[in-house]
Amino acid sequence: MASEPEQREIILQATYACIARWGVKRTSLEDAAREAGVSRATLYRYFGSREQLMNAVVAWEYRRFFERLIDDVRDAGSLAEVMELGLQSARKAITEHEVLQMVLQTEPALLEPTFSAIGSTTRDRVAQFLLPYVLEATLAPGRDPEAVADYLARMFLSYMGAPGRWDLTESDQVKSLVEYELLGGILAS
Amino acid sequence: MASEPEQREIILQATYACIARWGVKRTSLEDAAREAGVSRATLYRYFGSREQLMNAVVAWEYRRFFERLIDDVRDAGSLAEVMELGLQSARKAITEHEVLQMVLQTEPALLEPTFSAIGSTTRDRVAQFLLPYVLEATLAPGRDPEAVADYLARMFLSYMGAPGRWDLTESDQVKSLVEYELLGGILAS
Amino acid sequence: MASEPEQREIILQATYACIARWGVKRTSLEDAAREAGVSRATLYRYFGSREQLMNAVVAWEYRRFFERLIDDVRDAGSLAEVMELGLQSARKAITEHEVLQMVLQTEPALLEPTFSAIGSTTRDRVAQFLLPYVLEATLAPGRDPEAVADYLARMFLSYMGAPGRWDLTESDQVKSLVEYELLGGILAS
Amino acid sequence: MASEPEQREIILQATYACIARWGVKRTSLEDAAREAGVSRATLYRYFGSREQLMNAVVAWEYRRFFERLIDDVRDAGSLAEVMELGLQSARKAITEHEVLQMVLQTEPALLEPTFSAIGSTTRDRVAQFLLPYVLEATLAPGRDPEAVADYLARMFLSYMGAPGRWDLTESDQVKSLVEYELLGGILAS
DNA sequence: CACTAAACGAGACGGTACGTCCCGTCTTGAA
DNA sequence: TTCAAGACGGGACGTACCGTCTCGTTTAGTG
Repeated sequence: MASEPEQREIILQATYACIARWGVKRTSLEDAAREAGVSRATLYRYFGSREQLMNAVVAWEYRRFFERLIDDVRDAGSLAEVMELGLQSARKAITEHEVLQMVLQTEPALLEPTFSAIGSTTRDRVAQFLLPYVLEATLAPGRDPEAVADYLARMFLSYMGAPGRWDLTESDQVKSLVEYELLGGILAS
Repeated sequence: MASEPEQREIILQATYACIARWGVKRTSLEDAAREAGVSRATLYRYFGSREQLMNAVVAWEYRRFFERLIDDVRDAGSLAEVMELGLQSARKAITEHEVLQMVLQTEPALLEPTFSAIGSTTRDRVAQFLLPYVLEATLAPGRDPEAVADYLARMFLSYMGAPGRWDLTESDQVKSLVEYELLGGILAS
Repeated sequence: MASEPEQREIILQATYACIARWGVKRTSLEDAAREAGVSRATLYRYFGSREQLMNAVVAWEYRRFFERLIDDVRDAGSLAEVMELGLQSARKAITEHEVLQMVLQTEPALLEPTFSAIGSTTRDRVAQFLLPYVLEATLAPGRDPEAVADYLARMFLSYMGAPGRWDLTESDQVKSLVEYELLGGILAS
Repeated sequence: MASEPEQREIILQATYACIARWGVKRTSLEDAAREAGVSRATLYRYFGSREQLMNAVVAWEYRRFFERLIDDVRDAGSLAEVMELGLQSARKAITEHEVLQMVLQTEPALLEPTFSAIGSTTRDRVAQFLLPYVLEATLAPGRDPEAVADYLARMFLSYMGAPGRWDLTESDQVKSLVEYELLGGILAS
């Protein structure tokens, strides 16, 4: 028998797999329970309701997404490098991410709070993460580091979610985007 | 008896009212039909399914939102003015909007695709709307008008959804935000 | 589509069949619904709850039992004959009755209120039914017809449910039982 | 810690108390266990299943009922006196008996096998108990003692369960009932 | 007095069924 | 013909228990 936290993990993974296959609305608790090798009652014992389970899955995946993202930019030595590595990594994750692909097609609503700027917490966290790099960089005169971090966070999330005309799998394009569009006018020339 | 397009309108309004009161998930077709003074079967004749009805309501409200927004910036004479009026109007609409308030509290997910940059169509439309103003403005040398419009659309949507440190009900702050943060470095000095 | 009263009948019959096969406790609403070719929701629409359905089935079968019983004693010309025919018919019905057999083995409790004297209504009804025959008979002096009818009802139900030493399939024994044990001392000699 | 037989007793009493309060169906093993100050597992260790526990409670109460009944007729000196004391005692017990009252209202089915004549064992036991008194009495000519005992047992159970027009709390009425209705024609005049 | 074995409390779990809600389909009858 | 009214099948949700099982603890009884 798995320990309690492991059980939670197992259920989250299983539910996540179901969502990846069938979308959120089409995933019944019966499905998730079967996938987890667990009874439906246990889902309720751990998560209380369908909605809370789904929220937990999203929160869990959200956390994993950013943990991997942070991991991928660990080696960055400069603000520009953080932005470049981050955009590439995030975009790649989104593109390859089976669940995100499925969810974005069938129910974009559910996962977007994560990446959109409406829920300001994510933007704040990104800005906080960027702040040390901003402080280390040489800003153009009159630039407030916190404002810059906030601005960069907004841009990061915007391009991460929807690159638009840019192909973020191409290092050159990422470099150009970051250098000219995002940091242009921010760093001291 | 109302004509067919009127019937659609009545149903959309009624459903919208229900959503405002109880949120999307807690609004049953029974509720919407009762509110519209219409039988449940009629909802199906007009919209096919619950999901399509909800989508129609969102699309309808989305359209109304941007129609009012465009109306509010009609008198703008410059790019800066468009951005300022637009941000103020949009933010005010969101703040005062009963449905948006309710929905953002209970199910932020559903209405966000509308305003977030992920669904790129909205950003594209905003960019297209801004383009003439951009072309009319005197850009800093080397700036591509389309890229600028895209950039401004991203920023517009980002700040509209989450102003962050700015209070967009204050004209001065909006002016500062637009002048220094959004257009700074873009317009020819 | 069956009319409403027919639907009730169909459901009652189906549930009755399930009870005959598996007993009351082991008959789920799912079973009954399937047997009736009806959805589980419809059971609730007609009967409200499992308990009410079961009660309805018992009441329905109870009614049928006594209707047949009354039918079988239609030709009786005297009090003695009513008792004889009734005891034989009732006992035969109980013996052959598939549901009663099953239920009496697995859950005697449920059907006994019907036949036991505790729920006095049944006894009263039997007594009322017997009263005309009693009035027509020549009672021993000092006998109150109503008291006699009540007494005979008690005995009828007692022997019907548990003949004890008597074999009620044998006309001779029934005759003896009625003549000597039940009516002895009651009719004028 | 209570000894094993005491534990059984405690559990039976506790379950009995729950049944008295809430009826059989509405008494969960959780309730009974809590009332007994015992864990649910212990109920299973002692009784195996819910059904067996309930049966045990009924059997236990059944036994207590008749033990008290026999005790109450200990001083009877004649057949008539046995019947009189017995009917009064039994009726009083049933009337005052909290559990019986509750159960008879909510689930008459469960306790009736005990008192009805269908389960012939009870009738047999009563008849066996009455037999010595019958043998001691002076029967009308041609009366078989065993048949008389059986007949009296039937009547006893019938009136005990449902007195009908008689008020068994009145000694006079009991006397009349026994003398004229039950023993009339049986004893030698 | 320490030690072991049985009894017990606590509670997680799978499973079954209940009662409810609501969707999407269909029929009927009235305007 | 269109629509309101509403019955129906189907499916899922959330809840309640049951019966099983496994821990850890307490209590007896024994060496």
